[in-house]
Amino acid sequence: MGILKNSGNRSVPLKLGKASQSLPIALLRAREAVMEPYRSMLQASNISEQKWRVLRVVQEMGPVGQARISEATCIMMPSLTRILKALEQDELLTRSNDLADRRTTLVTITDAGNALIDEHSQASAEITKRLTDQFGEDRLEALLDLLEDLRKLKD
Amino acid sequence: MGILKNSGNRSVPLKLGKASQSLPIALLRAREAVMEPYRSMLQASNISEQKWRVLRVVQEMGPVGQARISEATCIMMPSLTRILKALEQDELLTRSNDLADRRTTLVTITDAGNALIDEHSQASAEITKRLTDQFGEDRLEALLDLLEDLRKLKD
DNA sequence: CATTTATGGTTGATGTGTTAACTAAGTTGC
DNA sequence: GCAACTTAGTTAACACATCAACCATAAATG
Repeated sequence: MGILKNSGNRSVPLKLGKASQSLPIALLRAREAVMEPYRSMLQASNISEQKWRVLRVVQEMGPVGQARISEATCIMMPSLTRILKALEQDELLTRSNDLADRRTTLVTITDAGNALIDEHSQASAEITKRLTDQFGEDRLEALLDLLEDLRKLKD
Repeated sequence: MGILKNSGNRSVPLKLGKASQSLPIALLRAREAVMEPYRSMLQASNISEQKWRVLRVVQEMGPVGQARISEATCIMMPSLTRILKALEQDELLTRSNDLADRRTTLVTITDAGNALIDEHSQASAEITKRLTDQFGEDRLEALLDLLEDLRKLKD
């Protein structure tokens, strides 16, 4: 083994960073761990995590303007514009004009879009179930509560 | 409301979504809320969240190879390469060759880099303190534990 | 009404995330 | 010693995030 190198005798017990860095990074890593199975499931259909979120929200909310999609999916409007363009080209959804407010474009899911969701809904449910079982439903609840409270600090 | 269109009579009461989407999104929103004050503090110096993480890790770990930085910051090697290039141009850190292992490039923080961290360390500590106070130290601990357990599910 | 102001959405520029393909330098096994 | 991994790092290509500037339409205000 390296004898000279090893960066060895540095005592690096400093914890100064800890608090400020560990929470954001813990959130990052946790999200990564949670998403990973969904991501690998979806990549079979060449669907990104973001596109998946958009599709499901559009399915749930019916014909809906982009601002509401943006809010529900946590995707900013500029990104959303581009993602919707791609999804429209793949014919997974369509855009039409809202007659009542000509600023908004209503987004609607297509049959192909519904089909794609159906294709994955079972696998998705299984991943969710495994997560819930492994982690524990009560702890999941507790975690969601804490996360929601954290989010509300912004106000 | 739209009468003709609406892809309407699909019975879409499936609630499958809730659980599978809410945790990832909750993690996203929570992270957003936590980072926001740090981000706005740093943008005074034109430093991104990622560059900040890198600088602090390099300061803490001393001359260190990029692989370890990548691990510690949760930034992938390709991104890291670019970020380090930028930080080097701003003369916040330097790169040199590791004599013991000529594959690795050792990254070291400069005086300017240390100065920049010092500039923000107080404000950063205050943000952290405010967060801890508002949220509660015990709950923060609990949250970190839950997040760590979540991350470990990947194994 | 006419002017302002707010809202829904797009576009451009720049930085990061992510995968894959690649080089260079170490390590292992034979 | 040499071929077959493995590890450290870079590059290219594409998707997404973010900010700022912008257009069109609505709503509010005078």
